[in-house]
Amino acid sequence: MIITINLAGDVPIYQQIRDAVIAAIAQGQLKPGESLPSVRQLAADIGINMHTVNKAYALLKSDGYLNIDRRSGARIADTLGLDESVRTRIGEKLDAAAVEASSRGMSKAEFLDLCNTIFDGQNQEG
Amino acid sequence: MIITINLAGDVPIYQQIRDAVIAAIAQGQLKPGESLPSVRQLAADIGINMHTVNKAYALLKSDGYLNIDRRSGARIADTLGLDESVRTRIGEKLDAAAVEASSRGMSKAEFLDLCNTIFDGQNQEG
Amino acid sequence: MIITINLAGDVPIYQQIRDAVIAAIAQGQLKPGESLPSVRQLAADIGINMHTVNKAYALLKSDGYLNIDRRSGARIADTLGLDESVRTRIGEKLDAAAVEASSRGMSKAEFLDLCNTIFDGQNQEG
Amino acid sequence: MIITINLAGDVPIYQQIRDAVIAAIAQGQLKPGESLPSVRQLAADIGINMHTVNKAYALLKSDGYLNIDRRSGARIADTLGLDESVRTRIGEKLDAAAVEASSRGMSKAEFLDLCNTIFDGQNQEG
DNA sequence: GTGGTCTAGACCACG
DNA sequence: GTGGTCTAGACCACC
Repeated sequence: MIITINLAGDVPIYQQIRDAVIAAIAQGQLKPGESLPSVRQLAADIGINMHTVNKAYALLKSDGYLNIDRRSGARIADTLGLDESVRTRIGEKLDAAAVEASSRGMSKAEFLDLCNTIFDGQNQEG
Repeated sequence: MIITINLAGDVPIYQQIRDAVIAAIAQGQLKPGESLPSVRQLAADIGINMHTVNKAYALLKSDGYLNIDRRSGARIADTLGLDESVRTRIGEKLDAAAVEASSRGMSKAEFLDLCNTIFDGQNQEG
Repeated sequence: MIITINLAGDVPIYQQIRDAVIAAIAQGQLKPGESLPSVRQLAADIGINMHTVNKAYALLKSDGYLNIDRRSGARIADTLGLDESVRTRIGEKLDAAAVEASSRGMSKAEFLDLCNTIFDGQNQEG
Repeated sequence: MIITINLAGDVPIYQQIRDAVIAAIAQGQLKPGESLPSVRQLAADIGINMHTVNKAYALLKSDGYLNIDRRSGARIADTLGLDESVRTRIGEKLDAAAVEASSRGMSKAEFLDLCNTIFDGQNQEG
């Protein structure tokens, strides 16, 4: 698993790691049950501190993406359910996009077309 | 214009103001050319620091939503076009939502349905 | 607010802080809306590292006990609801106690009597 | 005796084994004087390290649940008394639950009702 | 070996 | 001033 991090931007590193793992799951590069590198290993690979990776893993765990096991480290959760809290989180992100689109006069058709394209795209790129 | 701010949450206040203004535009409560309250006025109304409102207005200006004039204060821009940069910004927000949805196994149909509902919803609520 | 910490025991410090705050709420020493000392202040008072207090506050926040505000620091949440997740957490702790009691032959009457006494006790001591 | 272990959770495996044995005693599946599987046997059954089972057995012994004999292996103690130390241990667990309940505004009646239900429940399930 | 906890000290975003 | 983030390095619990 290769993760590229942008140290300069204002997105926290731990969040970039979180996003990268979720994206890898979405694209099928990481499958349920699969192992992730250990906290120290990934930190060394990226060239950052262990604690930063640790925080990213803790976030992913609390969001239900990861199981953390004392023996074998972190693994992708076996069941990635679509519970209410996840739906809410997704809805909030969509809402921000929809508001901005609408305020700029984007038509509903065009918005949905964009949604369509992007949903397809993130499933193949990378 | 009534803005309700959540002081406790994780979202910076200046960003909440920005989002509220954009939402008001999307819902037609604020129209192109219309005046916004002065920085001092709005800050007093909400009960926050003047600098915070200032930052929100600056953000809105750099995103093309506002024209700021030393004499007449802040006004909604006359033309709220759909430049490439706006499209990119919307696309990035959609992408984050789409990735999370896809990683959780949400089908494309369900995702688009959600997009549909939300686009309608934000145009009426408030 | 006075918190005494046991550095020697095997209970993590951040958890001791968490427990102490919850106990203070239960006993009415801390009321909804009341301010807590800043992360750095409390850390200095106890004589421990800032990050440890930070972790305790983050825990309390995620459990709904605290609101963290960039301006005024941490405050006890206004509404301490009794939602399902809280009930579950309490139930799990009770279960561990009930199992141990039952395995030792404690009668139901005696167990309930003990529950009764302890519920009263923690509301007054301190 | 069937024990199911959650490798992913936060609870140490040796403690899960300990809890499972105590629960089995409470439910009458294990009776005083009865033999437990050997350390090696149980470790192989669950698929974990022998040392982990060893630690669980040692814990149970120090809590008075087991007698460990080099010849006959581990057996449930003949007398599972309610010494003061056991009462204290139970009391501490109850206290943590009572504090959390009280801080959330749970009434005494509701708390006792919950205690009642749980005491009944753990004696039948499993 | 793994993750969990704690310390110490730095810089930044927010208000 | 507040909390948020990151770094560096240490010790411990678990397996």
